[in-house]
Amino acid sequence: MSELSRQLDLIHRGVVDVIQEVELESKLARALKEHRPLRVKAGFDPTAPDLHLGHTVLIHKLKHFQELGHQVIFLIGDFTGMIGDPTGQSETRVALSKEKVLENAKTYERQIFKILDPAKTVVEFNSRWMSTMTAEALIHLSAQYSVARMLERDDFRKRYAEQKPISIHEFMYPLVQGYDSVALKSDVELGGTDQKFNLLMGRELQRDYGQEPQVVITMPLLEGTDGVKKMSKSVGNYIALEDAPNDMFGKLMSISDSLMLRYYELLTTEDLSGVRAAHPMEAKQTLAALIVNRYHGAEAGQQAKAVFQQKFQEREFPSEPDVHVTLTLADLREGQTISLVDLVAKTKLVPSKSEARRLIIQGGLEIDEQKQSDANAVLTMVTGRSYRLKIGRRKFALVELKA
RNA sequence: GGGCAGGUACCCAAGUGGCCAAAGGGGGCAGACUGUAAAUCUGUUGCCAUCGGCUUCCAAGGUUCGAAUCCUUGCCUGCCCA
Repeated sequence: MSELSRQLDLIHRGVVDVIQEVELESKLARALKEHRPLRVKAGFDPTAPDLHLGHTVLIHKLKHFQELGHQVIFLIGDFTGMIGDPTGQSETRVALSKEKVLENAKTYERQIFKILDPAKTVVEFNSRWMSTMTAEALIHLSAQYSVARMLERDDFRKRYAEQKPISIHEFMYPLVQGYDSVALKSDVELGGTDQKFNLLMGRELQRDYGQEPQVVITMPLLEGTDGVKKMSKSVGNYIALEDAPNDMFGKLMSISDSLMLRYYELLTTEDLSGVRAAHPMEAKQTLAALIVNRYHGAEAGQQAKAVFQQKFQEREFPSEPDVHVTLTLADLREGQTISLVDLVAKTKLVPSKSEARRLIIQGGLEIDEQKQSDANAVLTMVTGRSYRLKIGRRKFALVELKA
């Protein structure tokens, strides 16, 4: 197999679209002939300080290019982050402060190197060229595209049709992202399928600025833990790379069986027919362990699995509860009793006393393995003894009374 | 600049003077069940509390015995006309 087709093979693995295929081939061929690596760009919005599994689909594709000897440019959209990507949004996103954006960007930089080789990765910030752009240049840039074409975008069109607000600056987002490709002279840009419009904008603008247009490669979007919406921090359906091993394991165990297959498909190299044949729960545990291993090491993976089994399958009190609470005599009524509602509230594992009361009435409280469903009951506490509270399905607290 | 329609709890959305802490759906939480924190079913979902009380329906004022509901002003959003 020729080097060219070997490269094309790896590049195509798992992708949705390549625009344009022939351009990719000719760029690659030229790169090989002239020993000049392709400049491969992917942009990330620093709205979320935690990289999550959804991002890794794209980062692994960058990794492929890196392995093939190309120049990977990890672009942190610190400038565009202040706008907020309107893609798929049904309303204007709240602008982030400059400080917040920079803080988030730092976290990004740290996390990508769990996958990419830092020595071979260029990290860029688009504020480098955008924050010094003159108003004239910005006007020139915005003159390259029309409002009617902007409104062709599904998200904008819907918002417009539903009489929801669209602010002018949201139109700047795709323009700036496209301009990033001009500034970086990128040969290839990677993005999720939802980014297609923004990615294509890069091609348009590169032509307008007299450059050869980049090839656009889109990757599938990973659904979040709800199995419906794409994984994102703002929806809260994400599994972050830096989630604690136990949390990561637990979140992976909570996904639906069908979503599990999707995760296998996009996040692992496992054989899918084998997964389908396996027992769903065991397959899910394998997946969870696989991913925890990847980001936290094999030992953490084993331990997370053990904790999960103890906590949820055998429903035992975990060796490490969520909180330790130490009460003193001053917390007790007449130095000896406390109402169950107050006791649960003291753990701070429920947002209010009303919530604690409801939970008790619904049978969600166990003290030392005994269900307590009387919301008006009081507990007589003994100094030095510790009490094991199970609050709801997944919260555990150890409460102790100190003299 | 003029005309019109809107702003309700985490989200969507009903409610147009008392029966409204506010229908319904989504989401969340809990219970049952299970193969798991999957699926399904049931309950629950402002705060504090024993009856009961307290603070909410964009904001500030006002009318009224009584307002999410009426009036005034302001802020925000959309549409139409210029």
